[in-house]
Amino acid sequence: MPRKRKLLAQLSALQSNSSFPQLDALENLSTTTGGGCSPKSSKYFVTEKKNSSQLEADFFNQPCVSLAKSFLGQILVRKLPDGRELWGRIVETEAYLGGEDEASHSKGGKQTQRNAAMFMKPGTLYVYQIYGIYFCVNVSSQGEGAAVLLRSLEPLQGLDAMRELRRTSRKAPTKQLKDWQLCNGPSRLCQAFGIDKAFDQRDLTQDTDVWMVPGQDLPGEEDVVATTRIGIGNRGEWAQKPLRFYLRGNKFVSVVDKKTEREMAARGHLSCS
DNA sequence: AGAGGGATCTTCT
DNA sequence: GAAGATCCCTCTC
Repeated sequence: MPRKRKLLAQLSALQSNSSFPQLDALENLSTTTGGGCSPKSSKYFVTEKKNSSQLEADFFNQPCVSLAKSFLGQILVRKLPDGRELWGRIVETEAYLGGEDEASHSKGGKQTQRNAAMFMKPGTLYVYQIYGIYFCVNVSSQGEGAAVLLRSLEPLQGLDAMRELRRTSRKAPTKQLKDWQLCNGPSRLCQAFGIDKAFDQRDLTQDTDVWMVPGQDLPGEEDVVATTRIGIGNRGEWAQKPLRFYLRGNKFVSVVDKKTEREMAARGHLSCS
């Protein structure tokens, strides 16, 4: 039974010449919006994307935990096929160390076809499919097999396109998504930014479809909550380590840990109880 | 507001 | 064969 379904799926994938629903959504988006009154501009108006500052190789070349924290407040930029730019401020990340980290895809130092990007130069994207339907995006850091998972973004620009990309991937007609629902989760931000397997192993310092820009207001140490990672099970010491980082009080974070925040406040004398 | 289950398929054992 | 760095919908309190 499942076998038959699988065959059918493969067949339909061949026929439609695309196995990624998100790409279909993207194409629909870029062809249906914009009306048709504007000329195809991309070919003749090649814009300089590097006029503004961009995060370079030396930024990504830092230890995993350090990079995971340094990402907070920085901006992810995605240029859609139609030229529109999506901007999102990184507000939540997770560090996945190599070898020793039992929760990492690179545990035991094992390199496979899937996780190869984790072993590539810092700043390389590692995109994998999860549960057969969703994608998650990581950025390779310094350290063998280490990478940082991007968990949540605060949408800054291109919110209409994000909403459209998020909406087209659901079944029932739902109410319009609120701003905070666009990118609060690793697979949601991939949907909103049109990031799929085609972005695996791309270089953030070289690619013309995706890159990072330094944020204006970067958080201080006291603004960063360090707590446990999400979705890796309860077994083992590695599940308990504080390797998830998010901006305290930011409403675009996917999972808030109030207990840890209270403890932080008590330690730092930031509460007046 | 929180709990529970279904979707869906690639990857590695 | 089984698991999986998730999301969404539905049901119940």
